[in-house]
Amino acid sequence: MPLPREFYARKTIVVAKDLLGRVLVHVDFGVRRAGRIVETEAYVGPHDLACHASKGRTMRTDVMFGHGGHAYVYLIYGMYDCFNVVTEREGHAAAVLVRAISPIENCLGATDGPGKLCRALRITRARNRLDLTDPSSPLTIEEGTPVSPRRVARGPRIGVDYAGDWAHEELRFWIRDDPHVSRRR
DNA sequence: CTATTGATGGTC
DNA sequence: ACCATCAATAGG
Repeated sequence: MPLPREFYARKTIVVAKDLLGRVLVHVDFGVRRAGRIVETEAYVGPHDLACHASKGRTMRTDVMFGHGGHAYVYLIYGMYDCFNVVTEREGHAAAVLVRAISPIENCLGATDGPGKLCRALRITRARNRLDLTDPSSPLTIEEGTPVSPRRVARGPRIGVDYAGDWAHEELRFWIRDDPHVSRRR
């Protein structure tokens, strides 16, 4: 069963940590593809200069302003999709970027990066706005095995140097020593 | 090992 | 013009 709405309707940092060890599942034309989440980043709200919602409510960011538990999938650099889960309550625009998974089922190629994991699970913008808590959804997150807090490492987010002071905030979380994390530290 | 660059297209 | 990436390349 997918994780329930209440899982996502919490503080974004809490959700980002709690997503580690959970299982991202994509049913792609009847083929089940899945991986265990090993790295995430929190984008905590419109006041966070690295968060897309800081640009305001637009066609692209609209889904982030809705309630938690929906998919936010966008195209970056013209060739890669990035998968996020919307967090918190209606009106609080925030999300968690899933940056890496360890392959479980039918993954195509490498999974150690946000663009790579979408390619491996075949997640595209066609999945934007899907409800991750709906058992009939092709895109869900299953309970998996939560990670003990002592196994969780944290550091600055990747690729957000433009975000001023927010670039230094330690809002990236990963499972310590996991070989599928996108960068070591 | 680090640093740099090109690919590629939606967004605003 | 910018960009929450990646792969290939050049250099030490």
